[in-house]
Amino acid sequence: MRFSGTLGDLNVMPPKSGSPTDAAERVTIQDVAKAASVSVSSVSNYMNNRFHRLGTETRTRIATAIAELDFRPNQAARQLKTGKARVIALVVPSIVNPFNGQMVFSIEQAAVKAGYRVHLCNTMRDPKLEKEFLDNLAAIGVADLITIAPLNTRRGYYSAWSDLSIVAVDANRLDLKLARLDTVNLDHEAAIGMAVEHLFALGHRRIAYVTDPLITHSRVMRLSGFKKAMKDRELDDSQAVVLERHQSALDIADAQMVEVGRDAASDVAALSPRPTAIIAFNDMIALGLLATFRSAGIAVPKDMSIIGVDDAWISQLSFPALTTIRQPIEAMAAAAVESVLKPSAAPTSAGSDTIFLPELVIRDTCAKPQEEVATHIRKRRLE
Amino acid sequence: MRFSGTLGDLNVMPPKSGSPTDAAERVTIQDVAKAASVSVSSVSNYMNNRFHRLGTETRTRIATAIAELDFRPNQAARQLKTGKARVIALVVPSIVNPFNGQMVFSIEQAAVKAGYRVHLCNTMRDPKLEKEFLDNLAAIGVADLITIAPLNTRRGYYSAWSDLSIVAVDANRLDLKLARLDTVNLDHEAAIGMAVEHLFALGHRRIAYVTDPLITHSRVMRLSGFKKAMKDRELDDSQAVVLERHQSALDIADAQMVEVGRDAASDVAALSPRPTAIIAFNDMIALGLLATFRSAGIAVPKDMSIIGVDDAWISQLSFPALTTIRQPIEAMAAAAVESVLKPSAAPTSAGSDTIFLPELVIRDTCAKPQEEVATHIRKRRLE
DNA sequence: GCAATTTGGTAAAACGATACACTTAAAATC
DNA sequence: GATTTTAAGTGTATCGTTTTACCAAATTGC
Repeated sequence: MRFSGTLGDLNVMPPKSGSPTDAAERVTIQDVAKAASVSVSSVSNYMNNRFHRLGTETRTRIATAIAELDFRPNQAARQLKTGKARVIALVVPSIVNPFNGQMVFSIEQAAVKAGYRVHLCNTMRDPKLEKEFLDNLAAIGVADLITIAPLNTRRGYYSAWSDLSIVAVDANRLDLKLARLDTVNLDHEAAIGMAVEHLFALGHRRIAYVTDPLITHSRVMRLSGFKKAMKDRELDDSQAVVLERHQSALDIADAQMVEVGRDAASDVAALSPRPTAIIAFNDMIALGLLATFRSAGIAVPKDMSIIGVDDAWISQLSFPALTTIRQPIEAMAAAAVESVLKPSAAPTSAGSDTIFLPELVIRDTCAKPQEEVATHIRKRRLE
Repeated sequence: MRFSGTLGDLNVMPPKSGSPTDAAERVTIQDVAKAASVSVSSVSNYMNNRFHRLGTETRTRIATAIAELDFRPNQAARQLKTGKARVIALVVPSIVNPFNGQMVFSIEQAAVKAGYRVHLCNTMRDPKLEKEFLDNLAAIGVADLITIAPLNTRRGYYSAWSDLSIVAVDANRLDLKLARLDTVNLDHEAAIGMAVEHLFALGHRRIAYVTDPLITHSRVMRLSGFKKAMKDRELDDSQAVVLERHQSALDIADAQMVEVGRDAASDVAALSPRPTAIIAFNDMIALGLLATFRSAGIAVPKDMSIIGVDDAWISQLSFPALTTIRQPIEAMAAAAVESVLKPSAAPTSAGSDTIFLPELVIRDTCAKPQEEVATHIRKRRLE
């Protein structure tokens, strides 16, 4: 199934066993000090922006020496001394989930801007993998952790790493029960509220909600947001379908999310009276519903309106393109990075919660409910 | 647009200003040595599997001491001494591209298995970002680099980092012109060959090929594979559509790939005589084509068959589900990691090329060409 | 039984930065 | 003018490993 071959004759450079970039002599702070005729300490001060300890003359001398030698401080040495690495640990169930992928991407961009690098860990929600990763953080001097969508059953889980500065995206401090924790979240209830309002304005009255098991903060809050928004409009909120955890829940692709949608489709179609619209916990489930309805001959949006949450890039891709509620991913990523890097405030404080407002993105999967259904409902409401 | 609030009263743990996990005293190799009543050297030898230097007795003593103290060697110190970090640098245009996402995911998994961690860099194909990342690698002691789908115009680009062990996935050594380089590739020509054969066997004779600009090895090889496979069957290979680079080529989402497909759809529909089937460079483009055809009323697969390449998880999601050529992502990721970590062979060798065979995944976007078209073509061939 | 080797083990010098404790000269204060 | 303060800069111990060189005892060869 696989060939491996060594094509020795493709060597495009002459052998030159000599020394082109040979030993690649690393230039150290000592070399710089010598070149600038100053002490190592001064160079160190320069490197750490302690300019008040330096005269303008030495300062420029050091600057030119650094530039000439292309000096880059050895991070291992620096780290050994200071105990801190400029690295953010990033724990995520799986970047293959497109929303997580975008979030990780944006966090990496934000981290680089702040002069940090990112250590990635796809946990697949496997506690062993995650624990191992976290346990090794101290050994490599990492002090900052961002975790995305941790299980909400993890009470006190992160307490074991209390020396880390932790920020959780899509999580609730009460769930995690951690002494110090910052969180970054979408206003999930508002998000679903917007979805309900959009459908309501279109004329829908029988609205279902589909979610996979309530294992994260967002799942809990979106469901409760659904119930609130329905009650506010005096609508029946009983058509909330919470699915069993799918077999392949730990599969690589989060394609299982789509499976969830597939499974849900029949459940939803069986609801009586049949809803005219569905709100999905996220775009993946919405897409799964969409695909299944279409292959079952249920037209979207004519027979059924569908709306998702996230506005993962993938949702533009379906036909019809998915109407959804957008999370401001970049802003949330930036907030998470900023939050994890900011010097910890008063140690008495429990941390901050940053909440972002969602945005309705209207595409093509929502329409007015069909005549008959609409009149049917109108009749029922009049009775 | 955003609220931030400090909920100081949510502190769920008693203040306890004392010392719970307080100073978190890091346990060092010295502590272990003391506890086991042996020298530091012996512990070091133990940690580095140099068991031939140890008696069974000391060996167990050290083992228990390590377990008891939960000793984890300080990687910074180790690195400072050895100059090497157990980290693989991973350069990728963007993990948001689902295929890249899966590849990065699998590489991370393989790296962890080998005791390595992954430093991620989404370059967005921005040379500045990439250069900066690579330049800093030495400073953090990283010696191993995996780069995914680098531009094939980058002759000699990586020579500046000749002290790295470099593996390129989806790249050609001749393109990169690097002294020492291992590559991991799909057999791209075979992949397209399989696609052509599948369509040919279904009865298609007018087959188009759609690709975005030929900026990577795979893009070049798949196109050439298309031409070869068509010529082998004495078919017209002129219907290869190479699109201009799309405006948003550097967009976050690689959603532009879908745009490419969208743009291509009209070009393809305008081809005369109109092809009965299209092979897309990858699944993203195929999905773009699919979505566009369907909204234009061209039925897939009745009026037009479509086949992609990659079998990114996303391709199961479309309706109809996409027929495609699968890349064995996990195996390729494992090969890349193995390759980058293996002790470099004879320095005279130019490296190895590992090539993987693709696999046809039949779903629902390919069918026999329509009667009329089929007869029409049959007639033409008989003339 | 004595030299040569093997086995099991140790002491101490690095690795490259940081940070603490100092020094010295100039400036400011009284 | 004597004393204190500030500015600018340096020497060196230190972080926690690895590694080299070295040593003693046990084993082997002849």
